[in-house]
Amino acid sequence: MTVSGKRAKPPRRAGRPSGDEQDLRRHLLDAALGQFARTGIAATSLRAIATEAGVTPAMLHYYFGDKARLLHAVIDERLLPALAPLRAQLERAGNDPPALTEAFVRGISDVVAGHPWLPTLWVREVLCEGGALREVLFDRAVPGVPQLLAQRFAAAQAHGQLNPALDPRLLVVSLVGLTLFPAAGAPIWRRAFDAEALGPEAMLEHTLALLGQGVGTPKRGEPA
Amino acid sequence: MTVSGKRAKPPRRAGRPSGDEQDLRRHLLDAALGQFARTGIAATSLRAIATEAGVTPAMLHYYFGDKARLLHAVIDERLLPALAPLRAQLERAGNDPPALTEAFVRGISDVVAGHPWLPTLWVREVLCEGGALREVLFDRAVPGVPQLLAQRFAAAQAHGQLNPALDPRLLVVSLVGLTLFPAAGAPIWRRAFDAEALGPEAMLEHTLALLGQGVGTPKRGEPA
DNA sequence: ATAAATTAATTGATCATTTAATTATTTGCA
DNA sequence: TGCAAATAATTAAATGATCAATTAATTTAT
Repeated sequence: MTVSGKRAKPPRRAGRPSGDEQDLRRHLLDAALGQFARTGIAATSLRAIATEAGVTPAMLHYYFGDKARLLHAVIDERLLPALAPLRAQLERAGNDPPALTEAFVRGISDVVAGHPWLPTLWVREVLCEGGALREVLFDRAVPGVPQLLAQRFAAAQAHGQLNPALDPRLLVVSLVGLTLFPAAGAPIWRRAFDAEALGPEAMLEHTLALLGQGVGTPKRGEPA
Repeated sequence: MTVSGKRAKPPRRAGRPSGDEQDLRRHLLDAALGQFARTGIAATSLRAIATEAGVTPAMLHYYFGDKARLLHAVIDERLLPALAPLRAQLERAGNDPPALTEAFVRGISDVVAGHPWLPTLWVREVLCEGGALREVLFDRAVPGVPQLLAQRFAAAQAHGQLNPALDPRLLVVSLVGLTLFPAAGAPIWRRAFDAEALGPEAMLEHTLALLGQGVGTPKRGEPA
């Protein structure tokens, strides 16, 4: 492909830039985010990102090094900043479980309204074992919430109510999925919440009950 | 990797089996389903499936031809049969929208109770544009439901309530996600349904409202 | 002021690796 | 032996990653 004009920006010719070095970098970041959100991280090749951005694959290496660092740049400069308002809301909620749950449900609804690609990416990627985004979404996306849920999870597990093989951090996925899947607006859970049909405690209870049978995937033995 | 012993079945040496030719085929099918459900279809290599099954990749070619046909075998012999009870329930509901919706919500809850890997696979794969399972899940998994929703979608669209760029078939994903995400048991929507807090019509309305802002992913221009 | 040198940005081609897919060969049982 | 089952070895395509060469903006020297 030549330097023909399907790129968004005016054809940047080679040479030292006039001061907007970071502009193309942001463009590449957005192209990567779009491709990741649309077709999944594992399924997107650097070539696909480069083609969408109207550059050669080598540019991605020039700006980001390798695919892992490109992904981390997307995480640090797109995903986590998008979640920043939610984290602030969680911060204000402190350590009170009901307040934290309420902050999560309300906050994520608001965040997603401005970033409709977020839940699709979140839900899809955290559901892939060994996925590159998994740990980030577990530990850095909404700090505090997984730990809170893990405590309650442990308690429920002690009473033999839960599948022992279940990762408690997946509880957050359940909250995301139930709260705003797949897009935005006024999700049913949020509505029920607002209508006092369910309080924060009840929502946690329901989530735990939901996962009582485990987020099962067939194992080695005799699955189906 | 050699044929060392992390396999589930006893080491099958070469040679004619004692009559269980289809046994290994089913074993491979289950291994493929498990890997697909656990790490995603696009991210799983035939090597991973073969390793999990304790055979060489050539066996997959021997029994299924190529990856696409292996996937179709998984669909036809695992995914769609798992959904058969749900389809029967939809059949009985006829063409009445509320009855169809109720049958869908109740039926899929029951189906997933016996196949906990189903919603994870469904939700993750249908969320990948260009994913191999997308059309199957759209058109063959729950025939009739997407069409029903598409009609209501068109009506809502005519009133300017919905994002024109939205694929109406994604409404089913919303139903799946809201009904039983991520696993099984007594999902909150089902509970609300049983408690008469929400009728079938209200559920449809909520789903439409949910999707009002679109399942957006960033496009070429200036996304973030 | 103009030309040369410098430096950053970008390209096209290419490397090694991995993957899917195929072929050839061996194994064991009837 | 004959034949199906399974493996090992092979091929072709795609992917991530790298490289030398090219281009032009900026700086430096004259």
